[in-house]
Amino acid sequence: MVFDVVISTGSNVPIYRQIVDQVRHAIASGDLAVGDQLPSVRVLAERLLVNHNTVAKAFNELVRDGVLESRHGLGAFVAKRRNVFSTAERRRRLDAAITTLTSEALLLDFSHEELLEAVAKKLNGFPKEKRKA
Amino acid sequence: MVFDVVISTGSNVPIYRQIVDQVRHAIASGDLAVGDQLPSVRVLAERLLVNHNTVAKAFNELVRDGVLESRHGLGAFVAKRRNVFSTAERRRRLDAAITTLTSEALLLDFSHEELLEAVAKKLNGFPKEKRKA
Amino acid sequence: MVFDVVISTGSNVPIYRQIVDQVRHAIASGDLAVGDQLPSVRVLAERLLVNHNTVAKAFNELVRDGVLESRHGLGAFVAKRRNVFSTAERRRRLDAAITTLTSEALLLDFSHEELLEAVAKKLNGFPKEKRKA
Amino acid sequence: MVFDVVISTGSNVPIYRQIVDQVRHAIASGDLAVGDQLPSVRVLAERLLVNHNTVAKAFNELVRDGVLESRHGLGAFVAKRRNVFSTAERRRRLDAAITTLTSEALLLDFSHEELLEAVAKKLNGFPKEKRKA
DNA sequence: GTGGTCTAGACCACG
DNA sequence: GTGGTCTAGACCACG
Repeated sequence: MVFDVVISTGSNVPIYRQIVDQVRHAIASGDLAVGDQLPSVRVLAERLLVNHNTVAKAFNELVRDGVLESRHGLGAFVAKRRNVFSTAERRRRLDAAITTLTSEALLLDFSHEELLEAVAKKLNGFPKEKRKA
Repeated sequence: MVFDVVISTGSNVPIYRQIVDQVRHAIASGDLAVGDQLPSVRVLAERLLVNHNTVAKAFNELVRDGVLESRHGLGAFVAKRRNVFSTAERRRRLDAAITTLTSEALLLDFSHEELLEAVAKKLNGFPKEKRKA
Repeated sequence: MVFDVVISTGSNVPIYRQIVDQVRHAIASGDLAVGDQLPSVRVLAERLLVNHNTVAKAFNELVRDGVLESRHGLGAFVAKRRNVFSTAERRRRLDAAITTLTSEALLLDFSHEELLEAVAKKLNGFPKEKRKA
Repeated sequence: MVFDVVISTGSNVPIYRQIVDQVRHAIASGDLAVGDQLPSVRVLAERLLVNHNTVAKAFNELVRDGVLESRHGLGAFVAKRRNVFSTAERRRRLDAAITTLTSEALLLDFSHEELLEAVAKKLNGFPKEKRKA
């Protein structure tokens, strides 16, 4: 099983957000493919030593964003990719995410070049995107 | 005075955080030099139309992190530069932030090129870092 | 105050969903305008005799859908209208909502004509939409 | 046999609910007449590739609501038509459902005309109701 | 005082 | 066994 979630309780990033981020990463990187089943809410909660509601909150957000599909009584699955957001909203979200990153990077004293290089390097670890209409 | 803070209330980023970030930026970019005096908490609060507790919270964090020095009865001044994080820790934090961004971008269906371009564009809006570490 | 929420505990519709629906209705009908402040999560929870988490869940969904904006320490406000979803997603959501309605209506033994008439009549109670690009 | 059930597993609507709805539709539209026999739970379950408990649950609800009659050792049959809800109650339920739909549609930025058209189009996909009440 | 997160634990709906 | 909802109650972050 390539899919693995690691929680850092010391972090100021909420647990449910860490879960969301890691599921998204697993999908973006190809570790989880369309149709793959995720561990059940209760099972993952037990594994991470967190409350099941916290996992449920994370899964819920992923379902609402069209990343996962949950089938009652069966579990949660990686959803078929679809375009949920408008072009403007996608831009808005990308911009917000970039702002978060650049602030962090500059506060950590990385130069523009170092940051760009690190992003490019990270992207090489991901499969090239096949864009859909 | 080159030092200028701009607050966005619509943002998800807490106001005090925005102030902290911008002071650090001003120092990193050289707009504020070691020994420079900052506006007082009250003055800055008035200028930004925010609660003075919010400004105080930002200044407190900056003093705690050794970025500013508060001299009793005189105000706050830019402190001599220190390095807070180890190289490894800086790398680790940068990597986590980049992972979150790239996953988000790819799930939003942006290509590698579009993402890099958007990051570069965002960086152009910031002052070039003059490293002193 | 035109804004009023009424909860039916006997219903099979979850409480948080009833809250979501009624806030959306209040906005769509013009009872709540852009920038209006909503009752606080705790206050509304007390008024409705439900747990504050239930109200928070409803508000959260509304924020995620771009209907409300919450400002930390201040409260929740009706957000400026923006196009969050792609055309395909809007269609998907409309279709799902219509399917729900038509099933209900036909099971209740209303004819096609009666249903269309009732929808048209309801729309007359709403302000005519000013479409934005 | 005109009676046919189609299940959509991707839908949010529970499978048992889909079965219930479609049986009621078949009766309302005249595809199934009073006294007609339905396929057995096991047979229908096999045909739909669903758990037989799911079909049983649907049939149970239909029997409970007086839509079907179960004759021991023989199977399930379409019962003589009864009216379950008062006119006022039917109106109340329809109105609630319409309010939810119209709010959703308007917040999704559909015009009155687009909504009415979409509802009409959806209805055309259904058999015309032959009222017997 | 405001919203955000989390836990512990319960009960329901579905298959 | 699976996810969904809800409560009671706690503690934190923000202004």
